[in-house]
Amino acid sequence: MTKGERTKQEIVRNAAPIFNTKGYEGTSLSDLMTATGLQKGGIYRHFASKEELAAEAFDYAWGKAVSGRLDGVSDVSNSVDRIKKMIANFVERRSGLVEGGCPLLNTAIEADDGNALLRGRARKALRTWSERISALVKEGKAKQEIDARTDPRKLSQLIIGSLEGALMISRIDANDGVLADARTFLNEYLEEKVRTAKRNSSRKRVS
Amino acid sequence: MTKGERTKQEIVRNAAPIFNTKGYEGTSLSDLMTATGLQKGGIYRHFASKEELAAEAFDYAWGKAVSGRLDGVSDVSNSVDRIKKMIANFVERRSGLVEGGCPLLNTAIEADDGNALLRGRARKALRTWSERISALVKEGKAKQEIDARTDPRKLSQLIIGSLEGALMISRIDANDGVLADARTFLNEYLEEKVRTAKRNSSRKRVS
DNA sequence: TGTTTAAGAGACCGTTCGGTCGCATATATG
DNA sequence: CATATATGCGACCGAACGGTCTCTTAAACA
Repeated sequence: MTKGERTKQEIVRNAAPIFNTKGYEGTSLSDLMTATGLQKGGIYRHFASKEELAAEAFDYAWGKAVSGRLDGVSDVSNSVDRIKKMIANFVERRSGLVEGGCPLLNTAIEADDGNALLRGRARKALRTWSERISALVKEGKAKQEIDARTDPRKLSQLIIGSLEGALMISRIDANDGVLADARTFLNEYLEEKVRTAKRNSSRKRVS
Repeated sequence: MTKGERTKQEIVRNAAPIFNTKGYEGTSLSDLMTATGLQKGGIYRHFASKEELAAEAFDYAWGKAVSGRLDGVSDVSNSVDRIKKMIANFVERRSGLVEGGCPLLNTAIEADDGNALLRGRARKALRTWSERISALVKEGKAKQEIDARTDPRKLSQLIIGSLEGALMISRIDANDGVLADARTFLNEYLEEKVRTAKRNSSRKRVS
């Protein structure tokens, strides 16, 4: 790997927490110069614009978030337990994720009107995450660990929505309990409505 | 009401959708000049800073959001149905709310690090909303319409979190279904776990 | 090791930023 | 109606913004 490639990576690594904390608009070139220890020329040699750097920083931050949330998931055999593990990872978020909170939440809110490039990244991130959970659900259905009536898309959106919503609350309320409560609640839902029943299979389902 | 007071109100009315759409950092004085039809001097006569105006604009936008969500709620007698009505108002959000989506969501995400004034407003907004729902729950418990084991705080956070999370998804995915699904899901939860049972009262509850 | 190319510094650019202030005028008050 | 005060305009301010470009130096390569 050439020197330039290494530098570029370093810039992204150092810029990511700044963008994720202060937002795209709230981050200035001089912030980035401080964070990277480079002058403007050094940064702009590797990126065409602040926007392009922000997009790469988002990808980096999102990649870390996703890998943190999937950490250890494949070690669990049962599909429902896999989903529960993923939820636990999200809530405990111990794994080294980029400072500033969930990049998807941050970027989605700031970029939903304006900044098409970042909005596109956020949209794609949401889709891949949703599809990842959906894939878990489909596997579970195939293995008959998950009730056949479960809608993969709806379930994944319920999980993502509940977790991100709880995260938003915890961000202003400095309240960690709400994330733990969201987890408890989702786990209960998974046990009652998603996991294949041992004996009786005549339970009410979501529409 | 004096001319100046009227003007001040008009500035807030016109500034609110700009701040709510573009965010605090993303909104410039010249945006506000265009929106209000005034020059800088005309705006700064009534507000000490952009931040102060943003705070008042938030209060205005939040007030409209709250009144929209409570619209018609008191016409419903049963407490559970009141909560369901509030959820319906949120999801259908037909009532004239300020452009740019939920002010709480927008402001909470942008102001959670930095801008203490706006963060304070967002925190207070969340608390009052949460307490409003909690009050509904407590009333319901007193009237024995809501199961005695229901935790008002946890339920209100579940509702707020699910709705705001779904809203976030719908904002980038241009997908209205997710809000409708969140509503369906919350309604089901209210019927199964919150509403007082007609006859039997031995149901499993959340921790 | 000599030469070519890649990389970074930093002065510089025009623009826009949030904010100030003196002045003219509109409004309120006796 | 006269006067005092409240209101809005717009030129002006210094700072910071994102971005460019030339020049020197460091790395890569033969």
